[in-house]
Amino acid sequence: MLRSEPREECSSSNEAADHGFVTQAPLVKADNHSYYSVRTVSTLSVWSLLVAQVGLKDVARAAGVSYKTVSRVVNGEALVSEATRRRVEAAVAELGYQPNHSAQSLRRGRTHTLRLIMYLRETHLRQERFQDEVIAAIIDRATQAGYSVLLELTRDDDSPAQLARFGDRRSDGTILLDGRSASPLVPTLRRGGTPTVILVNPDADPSFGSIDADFVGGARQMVRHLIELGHRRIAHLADDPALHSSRGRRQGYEEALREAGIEPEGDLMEPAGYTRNHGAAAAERVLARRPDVTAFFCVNDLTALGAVEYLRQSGRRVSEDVSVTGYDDISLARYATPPLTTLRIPWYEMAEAATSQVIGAVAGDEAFPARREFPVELILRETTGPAPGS
Amino acid sequence: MLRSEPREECSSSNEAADHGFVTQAPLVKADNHSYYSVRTVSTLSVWSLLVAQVGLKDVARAAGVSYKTVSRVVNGEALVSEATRRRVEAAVAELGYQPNHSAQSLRRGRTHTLRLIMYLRETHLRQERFQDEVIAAIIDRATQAGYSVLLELTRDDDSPAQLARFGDRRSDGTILLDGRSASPLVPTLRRGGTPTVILVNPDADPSFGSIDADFVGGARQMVRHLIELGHRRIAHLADDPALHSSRGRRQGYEEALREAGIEPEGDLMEPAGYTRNHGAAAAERVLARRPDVTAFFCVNDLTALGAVEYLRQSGRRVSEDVSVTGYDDISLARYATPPLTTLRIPWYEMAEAATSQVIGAVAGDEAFPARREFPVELILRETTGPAPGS
DNA sequence: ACTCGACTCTGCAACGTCGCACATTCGCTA
DNA sequence: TAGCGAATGTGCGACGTTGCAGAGTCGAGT
Repeated sequence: MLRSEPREECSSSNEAADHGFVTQAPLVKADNHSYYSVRTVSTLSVWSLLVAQVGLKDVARAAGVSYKTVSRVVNGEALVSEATRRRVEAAVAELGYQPNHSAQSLRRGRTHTLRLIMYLRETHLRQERFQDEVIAAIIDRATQAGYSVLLELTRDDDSPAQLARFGDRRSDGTILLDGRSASPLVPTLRRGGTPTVILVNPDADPSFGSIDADFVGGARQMVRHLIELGHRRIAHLADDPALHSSRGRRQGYEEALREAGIEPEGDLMEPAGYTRNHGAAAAERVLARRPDVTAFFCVNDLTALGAVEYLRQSGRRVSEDVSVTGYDDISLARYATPPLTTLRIPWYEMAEAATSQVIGAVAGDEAFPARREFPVELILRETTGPAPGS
Repeated sequence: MLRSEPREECSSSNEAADHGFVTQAPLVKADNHSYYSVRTVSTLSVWSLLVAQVGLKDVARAAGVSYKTVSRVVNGEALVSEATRRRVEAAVAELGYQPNHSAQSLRRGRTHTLRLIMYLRETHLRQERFQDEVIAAIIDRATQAGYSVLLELTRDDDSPAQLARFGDRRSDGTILLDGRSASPLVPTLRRGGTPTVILVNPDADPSFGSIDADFVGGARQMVRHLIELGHRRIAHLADDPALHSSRGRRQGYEEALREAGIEPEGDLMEPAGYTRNHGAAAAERVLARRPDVTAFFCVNDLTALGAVEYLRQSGRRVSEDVSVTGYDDISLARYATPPLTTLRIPWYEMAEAATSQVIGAVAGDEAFPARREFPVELILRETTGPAPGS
């Protein structure tokens, strides 16, 4: 079924002819191997080499001015007569001149590029959907400010060489999405010397800007909500405590309980993980030792959905018998049956703020590094209900 | 009726960004704890300028050799004595030298960067989740080959200037994910002169490599499946016919019907769109004029889920009374109730193949541009069943 | 002792751009 | 008409890197 049909030839030489430089030697990079013949015989083998880079000099020659004048025109500087400017602009358009980004960066010491580094626990992005929003926000904000975005992924098994790469000067600044409390990227980026803002990991490094969500407050809100519904024995399905956000959720959980005069119990807190299966298995373990539990406060939506799954399989009614809450408001949460009560984290806005902060820092903003925390929103759906018999 | 979540926009974020740590009005009645704005004092204001770039020359001075020798060591060239090499390496480590990417690119004429341009119909990435897989595949493959990835988004309202930017020489090659049959990026990229591979849009340009999925064959399989279940009046909820993939699905639908001796009927084909709401509304329109329909072949999973929702609300049983099929196998499809019968498109593999092709082309592979088509896999779940009374 | 080649290493030039100092032209005032 | 400043254009150099040509050193073969 997989068919592969090689295709040949195309018309790029025609196009070159349109611009009139096909026979002019100087424009073709002739190093010492001649591409002249290649060009005429032209299979497309050396495709990318055939279209020579048009430089300021070429435009200057075409317009009959010095190349510095062309530079002035393209950079919109003053001190060029209207007539000259028009002539130059015509030549630019005709030759399709585009400034060479590498040369500009080299000369100016700025790359006009931002780097987004995302830490992934999984091979794919699949599990942690909020990252879509983060990516979109950063690109939107960066584009708007004239920056490009370099996207990099990092995983636990990255080699030291790979890590070192993140510290290079390819970008003017970095947005790091990495909740690990001891991220190996931190020293690299600190050393790299370009401004960095870290998302949801405020303690990573004091020299980084930080954008965080109020995980503690969110958890507190949610657990209070459960308590108001009459729940007293609320289990917490937790994720890796090495993540700042996990610790925050746990803290908020305990705070809300204490606030209501309930002492947190160790055997109600269960390390789960972050997938559906993790959630289902953890719910099973908790219920095995504490059948009196009436609510599950889960560290994220997937574990919550897993818990829901286990509860239904084991013959319990979700919301009537046992309440379940998630965290993150991934799109699945809304469309699950029953729709999941959860907490929304304003990822888009947070990522946008992070980007703005980096851009500000590059421009020399005095306020860098700053730290901001965003509120988290309670989303009530149908997996929570009054505690049985209350 | 589709339940739509109230989702207040956090529009204050720009303002907040400008002023630093503005405490935002809580999105919900959050507990009113101050969102603290700890701010490290900024001696670090001109942060990015403080750490000077360490160059070959600096390393050379430290190691007592010429800078060319350092270059040799860094690039792992031969003809350097073991003693010198060690001395240089020590100096490199001590000074934290990192090659200047701009200078390398300028000199070598290669940026070692690939560009992924994604066309979006929505502001966010949210609706079209397969893009996660595409991004991950491209980054994985690119990283493995020593390339970085520049991620760009394009929308229908991009300005000509923005479009022109995509043709610059910042990257050695481009992967374009844009199903529009007349994408404005095509001329730009063709002119740009770097190798380009386009995903799921094989007719865009003959000079581009192409990776496609067998949309026709997938649709044919699915409709055959429905026919085998006894369905005869099968509606098609379609998306924008300007998209290559939409045309393919439609074609496969018609082919499978004709194959079975069923003449496609115009009023069974309904332009829907690509969201849940679109799907629900379209299903309603079709059933209003053709209550005899027993199956919906939907252009994608979201419209299918919308159709399911409408059918259930209107008192019909999905699978027993009416069958519904999706296309794409997004993660929602698996966890919906009932789980959706759909077609899986191997996005990861396709994106990986596209990346390999671009990388090959940059390296001068003779086989560029090539065209490949990937098969699509039928995923049977629980929204399809025998036609009523068959 | 001399040549020769292999092995090390050096220095210059150039990639495309932009900052700077300067050259030329022009219109206007003294 | 000379003088003078503004308007306009030129050319050099440097950013950090790599390709190239070649210089120096050393040991082995004549």
